[in-house]
Amino acid sequence: MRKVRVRFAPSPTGPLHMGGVRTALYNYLFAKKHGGDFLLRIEDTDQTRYVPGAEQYIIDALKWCGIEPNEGVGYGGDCAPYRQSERKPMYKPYAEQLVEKGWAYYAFDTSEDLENIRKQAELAKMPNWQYNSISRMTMKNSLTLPSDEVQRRLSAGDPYVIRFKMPRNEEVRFQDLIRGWVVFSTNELDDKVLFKSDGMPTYHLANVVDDMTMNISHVIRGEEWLPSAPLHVMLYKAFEFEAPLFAHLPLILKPDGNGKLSKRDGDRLGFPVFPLEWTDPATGAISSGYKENGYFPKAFINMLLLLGWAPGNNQEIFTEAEMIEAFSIERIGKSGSKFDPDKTRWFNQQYLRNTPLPELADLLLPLLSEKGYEVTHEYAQSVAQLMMERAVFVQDMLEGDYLFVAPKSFDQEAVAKRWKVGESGSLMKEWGSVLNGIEEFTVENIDVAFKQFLADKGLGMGAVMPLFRLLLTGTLTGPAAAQVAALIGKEEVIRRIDSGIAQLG
RNA sequence: GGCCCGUUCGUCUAGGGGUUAGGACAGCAGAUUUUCAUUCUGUAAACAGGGGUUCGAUUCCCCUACGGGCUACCA
Repeated sequence: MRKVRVRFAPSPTGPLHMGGVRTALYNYLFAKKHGGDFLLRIEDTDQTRYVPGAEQYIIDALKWCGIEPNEGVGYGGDCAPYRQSERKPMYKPYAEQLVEKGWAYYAFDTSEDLENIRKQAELAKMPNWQYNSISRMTMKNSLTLPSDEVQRRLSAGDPYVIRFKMPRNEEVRFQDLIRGWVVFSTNELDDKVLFKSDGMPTYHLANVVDDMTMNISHVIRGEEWLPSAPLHVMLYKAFEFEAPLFAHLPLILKPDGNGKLSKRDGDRLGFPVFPLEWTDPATGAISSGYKENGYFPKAFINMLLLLGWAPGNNQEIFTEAEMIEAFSIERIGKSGSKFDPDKTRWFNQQYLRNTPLPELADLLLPLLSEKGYEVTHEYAQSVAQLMMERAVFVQDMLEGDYLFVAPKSFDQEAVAKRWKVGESGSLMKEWGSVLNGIEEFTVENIDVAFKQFLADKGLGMGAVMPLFRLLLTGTLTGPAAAQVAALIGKEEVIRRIDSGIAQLG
């Protein structure tokens, strides 16, 4: 068996969306699992669709996800360059080689010619005109034109393309690693352009030439490529080169309705479709990213792993090592998967809970200074400990400001419901002096004092606790009041009680 | 339209000729919690339809329906 070498080969036509990330992930895991190579190749043969910044975005996004290539654009390697625009001179000889072997031919029909023919065919209720084994004999190409005419045009510099000469009445079959045998008849395939009149190869040629010269063993790519796989198989045959094994991944579908997940769905349904935030250089429109929304890259990747692949047991949370160990192409599903934003949140929650306190504190600190709160690392850890159970994202732990500053206002509804002017104030005043008498201001001691206080007053918890909480935090929800109190410290607690009473009466 | 691919709870999926068709997310209901959240327990929820093959089909085959992809000098 060939050494495993796989590639992720996006076009820099925009930001990489999560479907692309999943494709990259599966390639990466497959390579790691088999001790192979994972390369990043940039397929920028269409100059008209080039988007500035997209390539860097792809590299950055993969890096953030932790699925880094060990070869390719931005990483170097023996097969450099990895950007197809930089490999431009390589392709023409391959195309010409195919012409010499009789697998391809020059065609001089202009885009306008073809457009007209398609239009006419449509009018004649033949909606799907193809440049193929039949129609090519009526077109302007090196098969129909006298050879001196072809030579004349070529040396005169007339624009031309090179088309693949798809044979007639043949069956192309190949074994897809996910779908099993897939069969196409060459009669349904057209004479695809391999080499464009602008001197660039098309995707098909460049892709095959690069996969050959980079010694790619397995092509793992999206299902949208399945229809062109037979052409690629034919190209390998024409080049007399061992074709890689193919695996065509099912698509990621939009959560509602039908169709594949698109850029617009994110804005429409309120979740990111891109790993990183992206600003469209042409329009300035911003598309949100998982990173900026507060997702852990590992949670994002873990979610993607399970979107179309299942381990066979019920494991859902995977470390990278476990992913690599468990992954196999055979266990990739055949049908498209609807993306589920809720489940994605759930993954993040799981990862948040599994993050050690010091790390959470590290993440919290910058968010805090953004809000103008400078606290110690130790304090941030305590905040994390108190809040992590009720958070999905790191930023959720900062929802209330009351762990850092006295409440500026009080929940009006809560006040109306719980606070009795005069009565509540004097009760809290008494409770305040009890608290003031506590030597070691710990959760346990506060609890003990509180129970004693209730007993002395002959009151139930519900009559006192909400008032205390209200003065402390301004709301009636959140972690246990005693825990908040212990965290912010006795002096601050007393201060808040006093100022709260002063405000509420 | 043509070609190709697909179809198990609402969603992601496990399973596979004889199963109480399993798990997770979301939902619902209880319990715990001073509150919210968490947690726990429980509950509802699926083999697209029709033909075969077979003692038996959700599982294998065919057809239909539905869904998706492709159908450019785009990738």
